Amino acid sequence: MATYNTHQKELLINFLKSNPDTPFSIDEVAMRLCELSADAPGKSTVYRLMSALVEKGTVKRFVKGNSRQFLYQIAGGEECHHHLHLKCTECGKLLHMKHELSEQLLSDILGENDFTVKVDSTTLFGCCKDCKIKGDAV
Amino acid sequence: MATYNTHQKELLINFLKSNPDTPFSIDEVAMRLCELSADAPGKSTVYRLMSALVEKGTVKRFVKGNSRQFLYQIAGGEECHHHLHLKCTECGKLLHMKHELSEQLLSDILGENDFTVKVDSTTLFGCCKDCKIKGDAV
DNA sequence: TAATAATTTGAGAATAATTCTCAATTTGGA
DNA sequence: TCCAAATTGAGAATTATTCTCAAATTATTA
Repeated sequence: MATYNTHQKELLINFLKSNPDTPFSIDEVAMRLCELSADAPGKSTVYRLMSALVEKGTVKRFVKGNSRQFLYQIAGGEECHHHLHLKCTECGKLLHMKHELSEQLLSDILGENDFTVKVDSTTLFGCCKDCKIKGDAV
Repeated sequence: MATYNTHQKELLINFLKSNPDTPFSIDEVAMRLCELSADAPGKSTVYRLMSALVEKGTVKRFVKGNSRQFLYQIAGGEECHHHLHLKCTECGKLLHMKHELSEQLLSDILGENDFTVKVDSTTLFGCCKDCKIKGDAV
C-alpha cells in the first residue's frame, strides 16, 4: 500500500507546523484551512489525516477540558521522544522538560516503582510561570 | 440546594470503593450494580452521579485507549492528592509514586521550568513490572 | 501524453457516548 | 402523615467521530 502525496495532506501539515504551540479541534483546523486554500480538505478528510498523523506520532492528541472532544497539536521533532512535556491548563502552552531532568526522573521511577514511563503517551499538567503571575495579580 | 442520600448513590460509591484498582466504563458499572441490587441506578443516573463525583474529586476519569469513551475509578484518599500516579497502559493498574520521589520531582520541575504540576490532573503512562515480564516472555 | 491501477477525497449517512427532558418517585424535615 | 425540594429513569436529543462509496486525484508505465 503505497501512499500518495496530496495537496490536502500538505496543507494540513504545514498549518500544524506553523502553529506548533496551539492545540486545535478538528473543526477549527478545517475552517482555518478553508480560509487558506480553495482545495482545503473537508472535515472527513481532516479527521482521517489527523488520525493517521497521531498514529505515526507526528501529531499529539489531547482531551479538551472535560468535554468529549479531542484537540490536536503537532509533536516536536525526534528529540521530543526523549523528554517529557508540561502542558499549562490555563493557556494551553506546551513546555519541554529539560533532557537531563527528564532522564533522571524516568530512571528514578524505574528504580523506585519498577515502572517504565512511555514518554510519548505522558504529559504533565499544571500551571506555567506566566499564568501563575496573572493569577497572583487578581 | 441540599443533597439527599439515596440508595443509588450509596450503591455506586460502595461499588467503586470495593474495586479501587479497576477502571470501569459507565456501562460496566451500570451492569454490575444491576446484579447487586434491585434498585440499582439506571444508566442516566450513573452518568449523573459519576459526573458529580468527578467534579468533587472523589472519582478519577480517564480516556479509554484511543476510543472516545471515558473510564472511571475511585480516587485514593487524601494522601493521593500529594503524590503522582503511574498507570500501566497494558493492564490498567494504577500505581502510587513514592511520596518523597514525587515531591522531589515536582520541586525539580518547579525549579527548572518554573512550572507547577497539578498532581490531581496528572498521570504518567507506561508499563508496569508484571506486564514487562509478560511482554518479554513472548 | 494517454491509459492505468491504486489511493485519496468528500458529502452525507451511520454510530455511539453522553447529555437533556420531564413526569413520577423518593427523601427528610415539620 | 404531609409537603416541598431533590432525585431518578426512560427515552429523546445531541454531537464528535467513523463509515460508505462513487468521483476525483495521483503516480506509473507504455
